[in-house]
Amino acid sequence: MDRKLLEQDVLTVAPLLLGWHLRRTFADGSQATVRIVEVEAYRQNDAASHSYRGKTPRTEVMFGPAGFLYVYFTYGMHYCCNVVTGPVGEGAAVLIRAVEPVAGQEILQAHRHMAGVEITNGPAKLCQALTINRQLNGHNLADAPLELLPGTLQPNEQIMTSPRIGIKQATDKPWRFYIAGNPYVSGPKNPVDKSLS
DNA sequence: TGCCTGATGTTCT
DNA sequence: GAACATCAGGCAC
Repeated sequence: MDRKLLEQDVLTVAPLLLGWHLRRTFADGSQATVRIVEVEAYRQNDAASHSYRGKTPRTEVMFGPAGFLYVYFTYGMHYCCNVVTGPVGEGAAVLIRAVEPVAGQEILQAHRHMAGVEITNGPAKLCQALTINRQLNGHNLADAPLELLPGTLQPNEQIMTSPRIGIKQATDKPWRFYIAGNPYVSGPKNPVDKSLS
């Protein structure tokens, strides 16, 4: 994992993370690897961001060094995970919205009690599949049991942007990034989507 | 097929 | 006390 890369502005880092891998080592030693296909950027001066109102016990991790995991609990039943970006003291992070299984797919299916794209095509779904919970909040993504590994896009893959999903604030900002055409991408592929290229 | 709503608990005002 | 970066089941069409 290249921490210097992640210390850049969150809007620079978010599209870069598409195509990267997450390798999860479970308690029994088994492993699963997934590929990031959809993210959203959240920065401090952004009304939709948890860090907008400054540092709190919950958001403390977002203000820490880049390359750490920020896990939060929402709607009473779901976890979502973010990769902290930017310099120390700045509350910015990239929300991982969807991933594509690369290895250990049967483990992910077992965790989700189902098969198909539904196992990881949403922020809370992928957390359930990878068993990401509050215990991993503040985890260093350079180390097991959850590692962030650099990856690349295929030559035929294109990055698209759109407004973010599921928020009530700052909905005008096109800070959602995803790989066009990937079946694991969640949410609408609507006409406001724009190609980055 | 697509919309609507209930479940559920942490966080902040 | 209300809002909340969600999901999945149920129901109407």
